[in-house]
Amino acid sequence: MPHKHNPQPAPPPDKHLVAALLRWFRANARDLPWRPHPLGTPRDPYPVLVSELMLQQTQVSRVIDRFDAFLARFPTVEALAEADEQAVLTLWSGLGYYRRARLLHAAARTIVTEYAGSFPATATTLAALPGIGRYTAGAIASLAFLERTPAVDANVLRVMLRIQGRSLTTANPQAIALGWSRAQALHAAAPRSRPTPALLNEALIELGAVICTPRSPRCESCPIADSCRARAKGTQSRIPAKKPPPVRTPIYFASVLIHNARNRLAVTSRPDTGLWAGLSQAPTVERTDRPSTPAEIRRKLGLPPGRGSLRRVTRFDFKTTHRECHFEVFAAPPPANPPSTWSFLTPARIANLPLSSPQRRILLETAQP
DNA sequence: TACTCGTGGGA
DNA sequence: TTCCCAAGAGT
Repeated sequence: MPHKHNPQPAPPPDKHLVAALLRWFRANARDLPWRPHPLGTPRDPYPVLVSELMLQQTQVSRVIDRFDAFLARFPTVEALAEADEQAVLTLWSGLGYYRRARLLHAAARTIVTEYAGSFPATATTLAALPGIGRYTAGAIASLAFLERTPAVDANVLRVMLRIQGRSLTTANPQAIALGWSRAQALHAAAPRSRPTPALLNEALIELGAVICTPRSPRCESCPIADSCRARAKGTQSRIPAKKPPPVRTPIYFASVLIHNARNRLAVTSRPDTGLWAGLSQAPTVERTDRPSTPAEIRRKLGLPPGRGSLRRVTRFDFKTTHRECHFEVFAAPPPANPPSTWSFLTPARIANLPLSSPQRRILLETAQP
C-alpha cells in the first residue's frame, strides 16, 4: 500500500522556477512608460525613483498619466531638487499619500546636495534616503544599477506566500521575513548574467500584478504553477490571509466658499502635519465629535454674525483609509478684514494649487456657478 | 509594534 | 451600493 496521506510531488528546484518566470516575463511584459527598452537594460535611476514613489500603495493605471506629467515638469533630479515644494505637491494632487511627494522632493535634494547629483548605487545607501525604504531601495538598486538584491512589495510577497502555501497576512512579520528570504533564494538560484536581478524583480512584480492577483488569480496561465504549493493544495484564494479592516473615525468638516468683491475665492493652507498636510483648502473648520454649528463656523472664521451671512450649499462624504470625512459646504460674504493667511484667487490659480480630492470638488466644482 | 497617511476602480 | 484594496515608509 502507498502512503495514506499521499504526499504532494516535490516542487521543481528554484532554478527551473526562475527560468520559467523569466521566459514568461520576456514574452508577456506590458509596455509601461517606465519600463526599459529592451527589457533588462539598466534604467536611469531618477525615473525609477519617481515611478516607485508614485506607485506606492496605488495602482499602475492611476500613475501612468501622472508619471509622464511629472517627468515633463521635473525632467532631472536637479530640476526636482530646485523645485518649490508646492509645485511638487500640485503635480501630486489626487494621488493621495502626499507625504510621498514631500519625501521624494527631500530625497532629490539629498542626492543633489550630498551626492553631487549622482544616485547612491547600492540598496543599503539608497535606503538611507528620505522616503526610500527596503522595497524601493531594492527596486532602484536592481533596476538601475543591476545589483543582485530582492525587492519585495505586496505583489511579490503575495507570490512568495502562495508559492510556500503559507496563509499569513501580509502585515505579519513572519510573512515579510519569509517573502524577503524566499526572494533572496530565487536570486541566488538565478543565472549570473548582469541584467538578471532586474528582470527577476520586475518579473515577480509583474506576475503578482497580472497573474497572481489578490482575487481570482489566473493559475491556469501561471508560468510557475507547478512550483506553487497553494495551487497544489487549492488554497490560493485564502493566501494571503485577510487582515481586519481598519477602524474609521469620523471627522466633520465645514468648508466655506467666500467670494470677494472681485469674485475671487478665499483659500488657505492646511497645517503641515496630519491629514492632507500642507495642501490648500477653502477656509474650513473641523472637529471630530460633531458637526460645527453655523455660529461656531462664523466665529472661528471671523465671519460677520447674523443668520443670513452663512448658507449651506451642499454636503457629501469622503472616505480615506482611517477617516470617515463628512463635508458640509457653505457660502458666505467676506469678512471686513480677512485673515492674512487667506488668499483670494481665480479658478485658474486655484487649479494650480495642491488640492485634496474633496477640496478640488469644493473649490473647482461646487464653487463654479 | 501598531498606527497614520488617500484615492477611485472594480467585485 | 458598499466594500475591498493596490508597485510602502515613517514614527
